[in-house]
Amino acid sequence: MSRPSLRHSIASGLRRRVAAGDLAPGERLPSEPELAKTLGVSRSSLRAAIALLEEDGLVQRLHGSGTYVTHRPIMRNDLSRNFGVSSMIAAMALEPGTVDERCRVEPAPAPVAEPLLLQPGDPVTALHRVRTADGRRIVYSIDWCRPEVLSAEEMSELGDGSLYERLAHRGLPVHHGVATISPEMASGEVAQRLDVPRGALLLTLFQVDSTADGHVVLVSEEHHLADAFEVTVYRRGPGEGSEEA
Amino acid sequence: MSRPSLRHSIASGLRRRVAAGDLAPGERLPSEPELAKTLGVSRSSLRAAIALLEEDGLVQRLHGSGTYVTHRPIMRNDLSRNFGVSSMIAAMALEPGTVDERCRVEPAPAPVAEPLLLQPGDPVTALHRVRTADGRRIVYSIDWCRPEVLSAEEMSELGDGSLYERLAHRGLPVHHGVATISPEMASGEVAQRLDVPRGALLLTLFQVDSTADGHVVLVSEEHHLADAFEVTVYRRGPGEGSEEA
DNA sequence: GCCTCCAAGTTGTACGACAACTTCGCTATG
DNA sequence: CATAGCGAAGTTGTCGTACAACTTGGAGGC
Repeated sequence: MSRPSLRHSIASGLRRRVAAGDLAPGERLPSEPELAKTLGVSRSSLRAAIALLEEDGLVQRLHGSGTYVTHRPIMRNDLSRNFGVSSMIAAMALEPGTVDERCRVEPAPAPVAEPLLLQPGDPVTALHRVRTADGRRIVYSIDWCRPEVLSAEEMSELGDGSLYERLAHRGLPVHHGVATISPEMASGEVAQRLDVPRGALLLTLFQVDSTADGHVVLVSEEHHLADAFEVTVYRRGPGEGSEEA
Repeated sequence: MSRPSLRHSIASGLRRRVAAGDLAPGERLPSEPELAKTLGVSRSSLRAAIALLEEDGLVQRLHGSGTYVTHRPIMRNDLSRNFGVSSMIAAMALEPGTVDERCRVEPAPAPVAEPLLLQPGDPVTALHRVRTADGRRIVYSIDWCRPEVLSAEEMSELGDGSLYERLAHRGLPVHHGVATISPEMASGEVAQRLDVPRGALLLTLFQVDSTADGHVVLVSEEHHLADAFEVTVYRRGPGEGSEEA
């Protein structure tokens, strides 16, 4: 919200240059002292910025040799980042829209109640939406919140503003989410809303979004038409991190 | 292979401490100067290590306040990392196995030929396997390679060693992969191999693995039984990175 | 032609200093 | 007594310099 720390600014700038092709894949970056001087920052900060890019897999550092731009694939829809459905649709150069929006307070289903630290049946705010791309119904989504976090009115009057922005403005920025992916065949209700025959193939994301301090602020379920968009994940190579002994 | 750079060693150590609960979620880490002194490293290297953890979402830094351990969810199967199917099965405390292994040279299907920079129909090494968990057939996988990279014999004689290890030993370590996820209904062949009725629900991963310099070394297709395991993805953000203007 | 070795260049680590920011207790003030 | 304001202490962020570890390429000798 407040301070884009210097290293993040530098990293953004470099990301832009990579994306724009100013720094081509395989190319070697200028040496750190030189680049730091060019950008007018210290080498320490530049190194911190490059470390961010390296973690993202955009560049690779070779001790004694240089820093090289990785041949990074162009991905259609990377699930590693937490964007809204509208952004995904817009990224495909289609016009995002919303129909059949319904917002009300409902009793929480068990799988939703648990992460929100509620009892099954407790009241939660639920937002049902059908998202369209160029008018075609492609995603049926449901978002659940604790009533103290977002009331039914607040949820319905958000227009095309993202839920994430709304939560951030209330001081509850989403830090990360965990999505469970499963295949599904359209049941009666979902099929009707998406206007597809019963039994049509869907890809379903059940997602739990939390703040940095671990408070779950949003639970959502997205039923995607199988051929709506290609869902992809960037998977970092084996090795380097997270495994124990 | 050769040098686990100091900051990565430090990061691994911290990761272990977090995983072991030595550093509890929400807890503040010792201050950087103090921790650096304790670990016997410079503050620079420690900061670089912490930067890695922060990018991974394990900790969060607050300027002027401290560094705090994030409340990180325990994930069953995180697609963000590139592990083999055997590891996923073992992680669920089940006994991984392989049946119906068949390895031969085949003409490349078009979707496989393209990323491998071949013409459709060109010969490729293909490894078909049915993976089992406690004897139950849950994944049917196919791996494709260029014949110069791995011959049919090399592929079949790898026992339970991972393909990734084999490639790494040949000087072609996998740096990252891109997986496309889609729902699927079991066709005749797949249904037969997995011993499920035709039309059973599957989750299919089509994955392209590359080295750091962008050379595609492996293409694979994994057909997972829908209820085999929960496939999850850790999703960062939104905010912080990758978007353009 | 080939091998060895050296020098230059690059990233990795270390140390010290100061700036920016947060936190919390103390104090002055109403 | 309650409250707003101040300030000191502690923490992360940035800077600068120096040197170590490593790679690369070319000069020189064989």
